[in-house]
Amino acid sequence: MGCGPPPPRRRGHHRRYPVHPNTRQTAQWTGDPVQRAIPMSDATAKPEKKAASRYKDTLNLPKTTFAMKANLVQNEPGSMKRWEQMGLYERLRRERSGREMFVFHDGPPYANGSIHLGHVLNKTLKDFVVRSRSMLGLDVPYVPGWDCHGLPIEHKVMTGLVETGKIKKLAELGEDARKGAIRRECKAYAEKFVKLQAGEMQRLLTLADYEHPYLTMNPEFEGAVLETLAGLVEQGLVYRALKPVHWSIANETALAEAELEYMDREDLSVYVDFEAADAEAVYDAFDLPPRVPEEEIEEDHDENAPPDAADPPSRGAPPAGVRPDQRPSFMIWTTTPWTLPANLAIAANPRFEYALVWVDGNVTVIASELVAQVTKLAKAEEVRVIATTPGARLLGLRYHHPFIEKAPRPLQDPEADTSRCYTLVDADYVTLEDGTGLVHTAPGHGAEDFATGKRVGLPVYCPVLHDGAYDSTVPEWLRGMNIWDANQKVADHLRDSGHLFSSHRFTHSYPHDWRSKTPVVFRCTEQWFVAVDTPTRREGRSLRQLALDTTATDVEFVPAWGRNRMRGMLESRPDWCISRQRSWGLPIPAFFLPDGQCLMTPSSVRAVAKLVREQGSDAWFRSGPAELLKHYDAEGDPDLPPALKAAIRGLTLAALTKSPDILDVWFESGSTWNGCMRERLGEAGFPVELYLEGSDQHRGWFQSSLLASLGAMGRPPFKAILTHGFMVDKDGKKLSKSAGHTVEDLFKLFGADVVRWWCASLAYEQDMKVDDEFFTLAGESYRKVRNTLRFMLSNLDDFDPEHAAQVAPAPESIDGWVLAEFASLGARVIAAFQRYDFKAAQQTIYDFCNDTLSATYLAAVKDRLYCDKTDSARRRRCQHALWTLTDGLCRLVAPFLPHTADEAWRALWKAPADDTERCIHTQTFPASAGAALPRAHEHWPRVMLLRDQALLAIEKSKSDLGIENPLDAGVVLPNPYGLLDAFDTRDLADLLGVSRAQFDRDATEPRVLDLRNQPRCERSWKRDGTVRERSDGGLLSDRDAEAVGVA
RNA sequence: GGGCCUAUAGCUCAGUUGGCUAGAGCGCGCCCCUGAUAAGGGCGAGGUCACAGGUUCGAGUCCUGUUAGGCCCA
Repeated sequence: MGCGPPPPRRRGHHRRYPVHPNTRQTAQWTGDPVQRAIPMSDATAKPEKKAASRYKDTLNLPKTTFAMKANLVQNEPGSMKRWEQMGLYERLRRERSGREMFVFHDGPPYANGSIHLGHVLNKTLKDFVVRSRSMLGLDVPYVPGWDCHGLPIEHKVMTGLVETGKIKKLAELGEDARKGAIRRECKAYAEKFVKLQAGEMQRLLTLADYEHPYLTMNPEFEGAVLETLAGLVEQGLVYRALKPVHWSIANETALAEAELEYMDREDLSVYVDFEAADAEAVYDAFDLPPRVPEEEIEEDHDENAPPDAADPPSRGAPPAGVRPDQRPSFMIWTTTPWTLPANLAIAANPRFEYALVWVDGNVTVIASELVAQVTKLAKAEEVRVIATTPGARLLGLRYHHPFIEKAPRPLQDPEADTSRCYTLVDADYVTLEDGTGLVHTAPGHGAEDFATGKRVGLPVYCPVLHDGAYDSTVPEWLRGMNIWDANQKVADHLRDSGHLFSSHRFTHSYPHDWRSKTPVVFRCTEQWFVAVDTPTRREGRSLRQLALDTTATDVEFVPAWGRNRMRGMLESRPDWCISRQRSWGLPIPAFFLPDGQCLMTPSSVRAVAKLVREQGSDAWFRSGPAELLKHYDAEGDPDLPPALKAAIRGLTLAALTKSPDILDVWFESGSTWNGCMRERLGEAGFPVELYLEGSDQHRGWFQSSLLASLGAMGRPPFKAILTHGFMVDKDGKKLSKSAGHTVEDLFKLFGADVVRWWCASLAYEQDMKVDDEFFTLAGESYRKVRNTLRFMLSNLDDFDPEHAAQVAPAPESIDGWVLAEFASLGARVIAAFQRYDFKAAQQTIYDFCNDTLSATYLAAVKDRLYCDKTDSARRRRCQHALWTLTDGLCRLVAPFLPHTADEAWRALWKAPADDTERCIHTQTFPASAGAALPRAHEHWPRVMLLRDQALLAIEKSKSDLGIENPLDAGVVLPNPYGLLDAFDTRDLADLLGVSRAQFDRDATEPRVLDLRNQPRCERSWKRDGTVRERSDGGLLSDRDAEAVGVA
């Protein structure tokens, strides 16, 4: 102790020896004469801060216009404006014209409301695709689109019309005029939101042809959709059939789910016994032993009689296990007795247990679990379960309808096959919550019933007309009666005939028409379908088969499980119902003859499509059939059946009736490959390289597009499908609509580049957690990259790449190392972009900025950048590397950070604010990635490993030696066999942040040397062994003396 | 209820075809720098890989089930 005064300490903890006794040996800087020449007291004392500033003006300190604070919210609009002024999208198209194309296609969002976080993610991912493929030098035309037709808009508009009272005026108009007026409102509404959303998407800094978007309500698009439909008609895939829909009797219209309001309603709840057709078959199903004929009993009663046979079952319940002698029934429950005339089956759940029950003299079948509940409700007195059996045993049993003898046939289909009517069928939707476990099934009056009917082969029987009255196929006492009146009538009839087990009035929630507030019914109506199991005329495979075949092999799925998911859905999907009973959409261009025959052939559809291209679909509501079919030549239509041709020949076209239906909007969006891509790019636009949407579109857009394209073209419209998951909150729960910020807020709080940077960090194939905090974190990570760029830019202020001599850095130099690292980075980032792995690309870039640059390279070269003579060769070589890094980094982050990348790149080139030439987005990824990679010395990995060890040793020396500042240390590095002889120890010292490094062939691990007893350069603060007093009186190292120009 | 998917440090995520003493960033703790400064750097602590079985010499990784969550259906 006591060798000189202790150096000043800023913190009051224990001070050790300047040179620890135990490490005295390692602290020797052998062969350095300066060591003992300088008094210890001077060397170990902390230099005066102010004294150091004597040379500050002689340093090359960082300087740049690229601000540390991004101010994205203020500055991004400036970039947008500049890109607009330079016509960036158009310019890219011009410059890339003739290059290989990447045909990418935008799935249309719905033109309603502001964009939300889901849109942000979707549009940002798409923009990453557009910009990264563009940076790969490809021609990437990209047309944004909007889904403009459809119910949500019409619903909003109608609500508005009701609120303003305009609806009354409209009601006075004729059908076509009324629809025309509604459509005008809808169009204005859609236009408004297209504009709003387009603005928001542009604010997100996405690059697309916003000047020429595709809108599904544009006439050319509409024409193309009808042409797609014509293609399906041509393949024989479009047919008309019955389907149950929610029907408003008051307004005589079909309603969508969104147009229903659930309100309480009082109804009659009835429990009805349907007699079994074959009593013995029922008892067999319950494994009751056959009744022994009476004669046999007399002859042989001792052996064959059941144990309880002595107790005659004629009155009261039969004993358990004994076959009753009356006919059993199946008990059903319904709250809509008016649908009973349309009953065609009873559904049972094969997995439930059913009981044969004796109830006050009758024998009936009820699900075991519900016996008590049902009989109690009816106040039954005597209840006894005779036997039970699994539901599966009941399937196929037949019954008699309580008031219809022969299964009816629908008016529209007098030839219907009724052979499967009035039997028990299986249905897994049968529950034990209400009723009897046996479900009254009327395929014409319920969605599930309809599906069951389809499955088991029942006719679609709906004896209710559009005005809510029964048609002529029901029993006479019901004909023409309004169904609401029929409820009581049917119940009375059942009571009179002894089929009514019980009934009571009760209140339940029931769907009502949102406008008339009247209860709706399920009613089968004629709809248009695309058949998925009908062979196409082109090649004989059905759409389902084609879709399954093509998704098995021809389409790539990202992530891969999308394939399974989509194929699973294709396997089970029903025929596609493509008609809707609305105003706001594309008409289904069918015409009806007075006798009910329907005209819709490929060429009639194409004729209407041509007219729609000329006049828009409004023409359908404005013009008569003759005008609409003016491009149609019935005589020359090879697909028109002769009978139809003959019929048309006998009439004027004006005698036809227009179909009132419009197309499902999914058919329109399912035709964007035609309406947008083929329309704009011709055959080059088909098939599309990639469709990219949320994973819900496996059932939606991906599937509608696939089926439409397979039908019309025989090929899928896409080569690959990329799906992303959904946003959930930070606990992984579904995101509620009210929670979190609006997109507008995000732009205001964080700026688009930060929001995009966050998107880039997401594992999009899964569900993604969102929280305000995550944007803040993304902002911090963004700042890291920004600051890295800023530091490099600030050291390039005096560098002119066009006049600096180009010298390739030596492989063993630190510049050689970093450029090789950068080349490897570029290759990895580009590969990640190519496989749409944005997260990996972002992570790789971020780590590079953090580790390779900020912590390693930039920390190491700071000294030479600041202290070397401004135009020294070493400094210029370093600046060359910095230029390459800055330029390249700008390019690599350009897809993620359009604003920041451009801002930095323009700063690199010192582009004036009004310059509209210089723009990173017209550039490509760094060439070094594709070209021959610069090679670093093969022993760099060994050096970096040594660095890690050395840093640990330096850390350890803080406690062992009391060395706080690494510049007070030197390091001895092991150099076995002289492997590292080629390396410059000054580079290595800089890499370690120490004043000096030297090799030792015999060392096995890095050793730290205490240099605090050596003089410190007043300019560079290094103790490099060359520091001495110079002619100006300052203590300077050789390098610094030269830089300052003193001897 | 069915199909597809997810579950790894406090948080966000890596962990290739089973072979690791399970990694990174952020955050946290200690420290350095004050010539990137509303910046930069070093070191460190922190995990029974959702749970329970199974296959294997060996499982975060494969299989089965359970729990929690998401999308699409019913």
